[in-house]
Amino acid sequence: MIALVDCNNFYASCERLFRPDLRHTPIIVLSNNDGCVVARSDESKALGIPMGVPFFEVRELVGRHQIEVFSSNYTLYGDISRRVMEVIGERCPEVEVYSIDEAFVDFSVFSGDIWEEKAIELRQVIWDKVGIPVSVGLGQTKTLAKLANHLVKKRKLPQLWLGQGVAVISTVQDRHEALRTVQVGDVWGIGRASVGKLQSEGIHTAFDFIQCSSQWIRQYFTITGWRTWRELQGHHELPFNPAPPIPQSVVFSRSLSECLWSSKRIQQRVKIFTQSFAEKLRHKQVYASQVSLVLSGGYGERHNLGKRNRHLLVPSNDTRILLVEFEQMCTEILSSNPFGVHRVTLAATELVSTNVQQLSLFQAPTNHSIMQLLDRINQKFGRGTMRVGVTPKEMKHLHGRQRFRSPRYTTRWSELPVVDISKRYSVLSEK
DNA sequence: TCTGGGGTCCTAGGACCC
DNA sequence: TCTGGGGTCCTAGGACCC
Repeated sequence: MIALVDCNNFYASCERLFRPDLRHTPIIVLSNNDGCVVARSDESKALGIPMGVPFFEVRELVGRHQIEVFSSNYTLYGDISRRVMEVIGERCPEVEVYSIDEAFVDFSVFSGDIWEEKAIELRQVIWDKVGIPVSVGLGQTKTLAKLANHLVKKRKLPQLWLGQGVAVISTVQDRHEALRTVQVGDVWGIGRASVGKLQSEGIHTAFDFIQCSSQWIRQYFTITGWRTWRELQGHHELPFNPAPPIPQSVVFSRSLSECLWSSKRIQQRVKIFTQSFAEKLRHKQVYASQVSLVLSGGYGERHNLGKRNRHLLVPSNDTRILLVEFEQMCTEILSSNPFGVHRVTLAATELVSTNVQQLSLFQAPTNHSIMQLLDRINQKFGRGTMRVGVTPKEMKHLHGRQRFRSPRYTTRWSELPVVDISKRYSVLSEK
């Protein structure tokens, strides 16, 4: 049995954590540069704010309903996520953190008669200790656990609920009923492209989907579609992976708030981004063997694009080494075909763990203590306190537009919330 | 005026090898 | 008239996810 613990409207809930006055106020959270809506509270959903819509398109609606707007505050969300996962980990031995707001939990470590009790308790304790509301879905496979969670969130099939926020699909009858209730496009792993294909064949619900033959599924979908089909029938096809291997790639990508034409300014941005990118590699404890830079201009299909790759003889995450590589790549791209740059993407592939480093025969090992020191200083005194080759003013460009960012309540001493207890105190002292 | 950022896996087709 | 058979590796693009 697998449980999926999923935080409800995670970013919006994080913003509410330190603003209890907003508990019933509609909230939206915006993407980088305050571009799109990436999270909505229930109230905002009810007001008809779609997911992923450009902010300017709903600005009028936001004003009319006095929706509270936040720029994304990943420092805060990352820390709250860590707390949620920690609480789950304290109570369940096998946890696979799937995303910032979701975790799969192996419930087969508990005996069958306490699954329900455990799920309800888990939900309650996350609320008590962290203050984030979650939904828990239980099923025999990851895909069924997802499905159960979906039922809770969409308020469908209350007969499968156990208290608010927990649903269990355990018997065959439960499963069939759940599959009949859910549209095939709402199944985890079946996206927009497949829905059209399925509907033209008269397949609308998840139950219709599992009625198809194995051959037919294999013929019209890739192996991933077939696995979903199997999972919905209770066969494990997606392994439970509590300790995920090192990632395949690490990407750092930013849209610029304005289109840049000057080579000097583009180089500057690349320099700034390289430092954050290298920091990200170190944080993930990997060295890159291959790095690439993509500069793109404009939106839509017909935008210019320049790409360069570099293979590193000795895999690295050292800012100084990466700066040289990215500066060279940037110069090459810009010299071949200059165009207005609207987006910069840095990527690393062929990653190796920092636990092992393959050295070149003729090169001395890198001195890591300097980078460690750099990271410690920047962590303590704020990002960009110590930099390579750019001024503090330039470094500020990094975050683009963030007009509505909340304080980093839990990770910056200077932004700790202040609680005024003077009134309470005076009452006590009078007594 | 204004449109995010970060991932995974799979497949087809080309280049190349013996 | 008639032109093999079996591989590997790489890349781009599609599909999907949060």
